[in-house]
Amino acid sequence: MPELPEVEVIRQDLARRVVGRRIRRVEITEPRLTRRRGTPRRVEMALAGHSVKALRRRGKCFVFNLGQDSLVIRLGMTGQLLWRQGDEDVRPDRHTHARFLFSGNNVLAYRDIRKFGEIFLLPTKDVERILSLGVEPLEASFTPEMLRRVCGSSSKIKPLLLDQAKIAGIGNIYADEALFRAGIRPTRRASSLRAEEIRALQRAIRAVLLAGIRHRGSSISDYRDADGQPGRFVPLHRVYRRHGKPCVRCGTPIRRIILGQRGTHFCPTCQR
DNA sequence: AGTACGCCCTGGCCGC
DNA sequence: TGCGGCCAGGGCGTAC
Repeated sequence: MPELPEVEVIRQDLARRVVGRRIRRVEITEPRLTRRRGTPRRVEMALAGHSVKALRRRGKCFVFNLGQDSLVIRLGMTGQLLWRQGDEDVRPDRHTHARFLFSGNNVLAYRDIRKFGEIFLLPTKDVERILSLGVEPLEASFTPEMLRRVCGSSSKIKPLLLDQAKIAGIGNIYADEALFRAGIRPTRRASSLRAEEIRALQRAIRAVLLAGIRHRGSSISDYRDADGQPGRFVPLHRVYRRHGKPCVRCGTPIRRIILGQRGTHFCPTCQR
């Protein structure tokens, strides 16, 4: 499940390969991919011939800047972006739903087993407005004060962390891991957090996202980097999917509950 | 506004 | 071996 760190790792892998390269041709073979906007044919035609000026990340989205238009790719739960050298010529399997053929005979393949991901085009000037995502947690603007403002809500803190319109890029894994590091129970009302808890959570969010990037992501199920390699962060998870196992800090068995329809993991002793 | 639920989709796993 | 049922959850739509 690609969240901010996984998307960032892939972005870094791809940026040095696609920026400045021209998209020769695009093949989209799964109509669901473009359901949000346009059709496969229209996206294919609009992309062909354009060069990638920049590749950035916004929350969990890739944004390929092509000039007038930008190509947005969201990986959903099981999406993968795989870079293939021309001479490898890997046959696309039944889960490869799009291929971007670049100058220099290289291919960027989009695979997605569950087809929750999407590909669409936006006018570059409208990307921010239409994606309407919250603050980037790794940017300087994500201060304790900013988090305090986000927390002015009666909702529980964990579902709030997952709200992409408030903070962009945090998913189920990193939400649980950040709350553990901050010593905060996922069921706490956001508005009940004290100033020092807000500060701890702001630090924990940044720390856990940076650690995720440093270890090249969490390969829970299908996550792979642009070269098909899994990340190494899972063994460093402290609570996510560790229910029943002893807390790394105090030994209390990690508990699992459902919160906002999501599996939620925490230490009942360390998180208050 | 918050919260709950169903849906999209597939593969993995469990019990029988 | 095989099949039904359940689970994983990102994001969206709908209902209360």
